[in-house]
Amino acid sequence: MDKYEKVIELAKRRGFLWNSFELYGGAAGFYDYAPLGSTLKRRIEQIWRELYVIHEGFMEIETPTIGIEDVFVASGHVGGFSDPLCECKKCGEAFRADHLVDNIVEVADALSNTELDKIIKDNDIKCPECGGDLGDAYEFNLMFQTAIGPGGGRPGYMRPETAQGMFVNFQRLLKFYRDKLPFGATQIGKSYRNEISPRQGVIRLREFTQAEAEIFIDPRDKTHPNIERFADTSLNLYSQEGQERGTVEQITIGDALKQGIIAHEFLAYHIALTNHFLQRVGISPEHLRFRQHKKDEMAHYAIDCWDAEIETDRFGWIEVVGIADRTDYDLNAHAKTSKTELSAYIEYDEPKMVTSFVVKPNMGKLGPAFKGKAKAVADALKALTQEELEQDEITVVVDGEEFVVSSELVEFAEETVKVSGETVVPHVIEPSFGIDRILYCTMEHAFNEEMVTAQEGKDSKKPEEESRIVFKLQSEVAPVQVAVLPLMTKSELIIPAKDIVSLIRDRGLLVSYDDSGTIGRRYRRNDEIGTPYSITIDYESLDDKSVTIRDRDSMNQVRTPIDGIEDVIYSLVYEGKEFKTAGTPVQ
RNA sequence: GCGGCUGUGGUUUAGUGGUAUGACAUUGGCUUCCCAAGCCAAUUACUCGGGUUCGAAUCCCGGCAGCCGCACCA
Repeated sequence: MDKYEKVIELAKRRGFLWNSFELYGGAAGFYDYAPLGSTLKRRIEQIWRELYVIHEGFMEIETPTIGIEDVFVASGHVGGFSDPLCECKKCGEAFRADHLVDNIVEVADALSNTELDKIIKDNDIKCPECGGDLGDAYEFNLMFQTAIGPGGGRPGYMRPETAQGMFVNFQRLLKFYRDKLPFGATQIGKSYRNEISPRQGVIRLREFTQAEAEIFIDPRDKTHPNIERFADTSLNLYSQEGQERGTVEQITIGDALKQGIIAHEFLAYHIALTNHFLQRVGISPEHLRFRQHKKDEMAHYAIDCWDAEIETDRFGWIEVVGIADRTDYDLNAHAKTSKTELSAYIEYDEPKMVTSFVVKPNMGKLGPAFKGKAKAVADALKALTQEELEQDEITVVVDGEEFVVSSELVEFAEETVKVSGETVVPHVIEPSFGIDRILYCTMEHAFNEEMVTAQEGKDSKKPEEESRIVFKLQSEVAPVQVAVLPLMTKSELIIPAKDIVSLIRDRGLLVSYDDSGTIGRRYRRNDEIGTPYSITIDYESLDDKSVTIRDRDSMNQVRTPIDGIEDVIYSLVYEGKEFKTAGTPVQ
């Protein structure tokens, strides 16, 4: 059993992750979040919200998971998120149809399926594997398609990313933020991709959760006001050059900027913030690196793009976050498809005096003179230089036809006007998180199997060493933050134990109660689900109103008064209180 | 999607053409019980469908799922 199997086995057994639709045989690419997994996921999302929504101020929105066709035509997903496949009739192997005709036509990826079929037929292309006949090309789009409304309705798609929901709301968001750049919006939600062959558990799903921020910034100013916060943060950077050399270097954000490894401050800030988030949810820094996209893998519109990658036992380095400067690509694409200007007006600090040469054709006279051609003539006049306009008779060519315009019909002058700002299409910085993958990685990094010396029991059959499975989840993300355990199943201990449960529950902590089995067994049960602290009520508690708190990782115990125990636990979980200060040590 | 391997309680495992072994876990009870102790009892399984057969969990075919390889991976 490798670590992946152990983690998945534990996740299944203890109620973190279950295969979806198991009752009916299951379906690949879908996972259910079981009670503890669902809670763990919420905890991770909540930390993300704290950092991005509350601290950075990128308000969260929620948009439909189904999108209409126009949105994905504009985003390029309808055309570009699919591949033409064609299968061999003999051996069944599937090939990219456009790749098969690559060396016959110049731009194979622009061809329709019928055109591809024709070329394959005309050139007698056979299966590269077995030489068999090839079937017709068909489109395999990674988006799930559906119909909106009855009777076929209009085409709709399950969104393949949450990002488009922010882009299409750009104008509304801009107004919401009172026309000021930069601003950002976030969304945590489900996205859907009809993966051809999902495997690797929760690493590649057909329905998955993304947490995305779209930050709209002034394209001329990519500095970040708080970059100093992370200047000394040291990261494992796997840059384009580093990948060529095969070396990852540890370098501070400040130095990476100075050396021009990261394109600009804004991107650098978000790389560092991503690092901060991942470590806070429990990713170990030595298994975390930031890999820069190589020039040929980067989308053509992106300036710079970095993936946060986490090292896993079975799958090696996997991408969990993408942080990209997407420039004005998305807004331009939606502007073009929707025929709506998507831009922001930026006022200058000081108005500028701008001198320009202005041509004013007199339409009142041009109209009667040139009738239907008047507008084209006027446009041609505007394109002329001062010198050309200074002639008595000006000649312009429209649609190959020459027109002579009297100088009386056009005025021109150099004008100086006050310009107080300009219109820009903002650039977008996009950190995009794959929550499911991050959750898996926190589980894998938290998973520990330690050998502990078995206690001398009354029965010597026990081996001297036994393994203890401990989920060393960060206390902040643990789905159960504290367990309350009466030492024995006796009502005199159960009653005060349940009082402590309500006390802690009222403090807003995730607490479980367990009186089944021996105390040691219950400790181990809680170790396995990652409960950081256990409170035990014993007979002494009845006399001195105190309990023991046991620390999951060290197995040490302290004795603490029941009065105020909820605040002690809260500090341990959320405020980094040191365990040994939580009470007087036992033994 | 193609090829290979695999599929037995919650987990893990033994096994055979005549409905199944064990372990751990779980539940209840007993035991003043602080790191999976012990004792008693209980619950839970042959991935699904079709075929061959008197009889299939076992043999054959197909589906589904898992793993590995290929292809795919905005």
